[in-house]
Amino acid sequence: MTAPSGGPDRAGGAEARTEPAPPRRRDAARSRELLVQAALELFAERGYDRTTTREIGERAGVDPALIARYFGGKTQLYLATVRLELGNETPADLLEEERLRTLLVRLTQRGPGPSFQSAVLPGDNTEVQQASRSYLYERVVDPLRERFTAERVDRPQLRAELAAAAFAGVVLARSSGAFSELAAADPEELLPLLHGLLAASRPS
Amino acid sequence: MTAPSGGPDRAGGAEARTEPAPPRRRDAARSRELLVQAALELFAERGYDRTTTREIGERAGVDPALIARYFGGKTQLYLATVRLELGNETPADLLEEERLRTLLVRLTQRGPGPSFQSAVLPGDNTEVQQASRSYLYERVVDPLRERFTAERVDRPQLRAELAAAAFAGVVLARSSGAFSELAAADPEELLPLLHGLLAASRPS
DNA sequence: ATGTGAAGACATCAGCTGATGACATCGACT
DNA sequence: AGTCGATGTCATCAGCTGATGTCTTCACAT
Repeated sequence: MTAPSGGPDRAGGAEARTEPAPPRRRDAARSRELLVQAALELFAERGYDRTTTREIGERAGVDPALIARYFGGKTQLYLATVRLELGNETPADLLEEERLRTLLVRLTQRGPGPSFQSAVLPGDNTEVQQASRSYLYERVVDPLRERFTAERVDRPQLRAELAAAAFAGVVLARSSGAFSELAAADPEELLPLLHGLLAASRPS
Repeated sequence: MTAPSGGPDRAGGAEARTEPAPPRRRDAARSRELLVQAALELFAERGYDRTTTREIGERAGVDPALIARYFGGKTQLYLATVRLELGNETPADLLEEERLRTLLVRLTQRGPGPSFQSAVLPGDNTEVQQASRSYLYERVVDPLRERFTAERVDRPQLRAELAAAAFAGVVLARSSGAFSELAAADPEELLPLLHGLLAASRPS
């Protein structure tokens, strides 16, 4: 975990895929990947601002200077992580309980990314925030709005934003350490409560 | 607003109280007050971390060095603002619509303080976080928990924290610029929706 | 084996932030 | 008027952060 330079990293075995070269000691692609992975974790834990390039480099076992070399800077590295996550999953509709569960569990394991933090933080309107917010819309707000529109609820956009904001608050609060019981609650226990709360974003 | 040294500041009139001294050009008490006021505004707008002592000094028209002199540092200045807010109002029970309205309107005018941000964001300054969280508990969580307890709802603490987190998310989101309709919505328009949402934190 | 370009390590820079100490200036009191 | 503490101003420090440039080291092709 700390020093990839010393030990053999070939534990994975030899899968003969498009890339036959296994564990080169100098491998830009691997370094890039390690950086993105470390950045993904750290950004999720602490958010964008509070994560330093040196931390990212340390966790990745890669020199922080390579962030600038390979991505252009911290900003672009973050954008790379967002693009990575965007491809990952289908947008979740928070009101469908199964998808809410998936999302909740996932956000419990790793922290909520900067996307959720950007929902709540005052904006310099940087590139980072715009990307985070696009991600949030695509992932949370838009599916909700579509559901509300289909259900012929009035003010679907406002209701979707309201529910998304509430959800962001809960998810962020869980990892902030401010609320003890909320943080300690098991996702399965929290799920019905949270689902009930979010469901109230449409008229009964 | 910028240069208190130039103009006469005696607008208040001469109330003969314990302190007869009217508008001294050098007045530590006044400087302290200006600093606290500026800090209150800036912390509410941008949060603790993103506010610099130089900004505070600039807005207050006071040299930033006096922050250290009069308060000990940025941290203690923040604590002073929290103490100021704590004395202000009676704790609000979010489920009582009139109090929710009051709180919502107030948080709409000035931004949400760092108390709400700390509820939701991880922070590094422990003193600041603890003060913020105490404030939040006293102001939002505890009244809700007491209501739930009185209503014999199960898991009152968890439900109170859940509602508080959701409320914090919505309030913060409104001033973050991430959600257009949510930010643009009039408090009176938002009130029933938000009230309905929060009311769902207890079982129907 | 060996030359060459890629990959990485390291030192360092510039900007910002909070804090501090030295100095200047005011104003109340004698 | 003169003194001295209180108040305000300024320059500056130390720490952190992102970024950059240079030098070394390796892997591959020849």
